[in-house]
Amino acid sequence: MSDITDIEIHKKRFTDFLVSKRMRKTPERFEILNCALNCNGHFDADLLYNLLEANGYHVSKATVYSTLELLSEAGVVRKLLFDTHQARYEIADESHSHLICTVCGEITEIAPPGFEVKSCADMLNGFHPSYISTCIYGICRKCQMKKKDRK
Amino acid sequence: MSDITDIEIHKKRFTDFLVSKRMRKTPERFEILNCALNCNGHFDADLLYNLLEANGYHVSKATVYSTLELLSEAGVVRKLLFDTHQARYEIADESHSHLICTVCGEITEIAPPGFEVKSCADMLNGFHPSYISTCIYGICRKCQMKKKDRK
DNA sequence: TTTACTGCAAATATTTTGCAATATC
DNA sequence: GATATTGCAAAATATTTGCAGTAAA
Repeated sequence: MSDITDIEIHKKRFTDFLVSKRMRKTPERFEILNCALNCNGHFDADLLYNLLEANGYHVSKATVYSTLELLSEAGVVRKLLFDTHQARYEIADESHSHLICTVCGEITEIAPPGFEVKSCADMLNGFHPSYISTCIYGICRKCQMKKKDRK
Repeated sequence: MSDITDIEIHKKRFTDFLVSKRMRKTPERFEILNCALNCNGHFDADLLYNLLEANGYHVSKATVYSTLELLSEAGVVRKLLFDTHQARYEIADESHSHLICTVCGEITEIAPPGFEVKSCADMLNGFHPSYISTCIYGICRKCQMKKKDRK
């Protein structure tokens, strides 16, 4: 979870990004960032929209989408694509890997694996990495157990 | 690229899968698999549909989608989600990582990094991994150079 | 002969876009 | 005051679904 200091860091990062791009610091943009920071773990555009509405703050969906795109560009959130039908996001705090169950779709986060970019630096051929996403697909414990029961 | 032996292995795997699920071995399903095997690298549902049409073989898009889902379940192809708007696929041959340029969207494959699942086996907590997808996001050489030119 | 599969078209759902009104700089 | 941004609704697009006809087993 993000503590108060982290929240300020993310806000500053977004502000700097907007300033550098000569874009406007609108209340909508910061309200959306705030809402994202209050979500533990993953969230999607629709969830943010509904949370904002629930808090009595109205923004259009188009604005939620465009702001998420900006936050993503600014490196404040990461866009994750687990399934075809919607993009999910997470605050770009610490890195971790995702365990994705191919049966029930459950997604769990685990601490980062011992993956070293340096170990393949020679293969990158001029590519400048900024973020590594590791997704481990398989069958979660619960689904594994259900499978056994059926036998 | 797949050689003749590989192709037979993939076909057998799909056949075995269909038999085990008591599903029918229709010509459409094998025509779609064939077409996928002839694509080097990535492909999507639309590309397969168009290739099939170009070869004078008609299948409906719904069938392409459902067959890709089956091939994915059978472990013959892997479903990759690089952008929101469409699923891409690849033959589940050898494992490799993807370099994804966040500027131009170009996707390059590189040999697998030294990632060891065993090294975090204790964190998997009953999760049975079957496939690991590593995506390295960053800026490719070409976009890096364009950036410099602009300065 | 049974019923799973296909094709087609309509439905669904997410994201994008155009434009007038508004608010930031 | 200039113009980037918002909201709204409509558009665009990928995927799914329902159903009747067809073909694999």
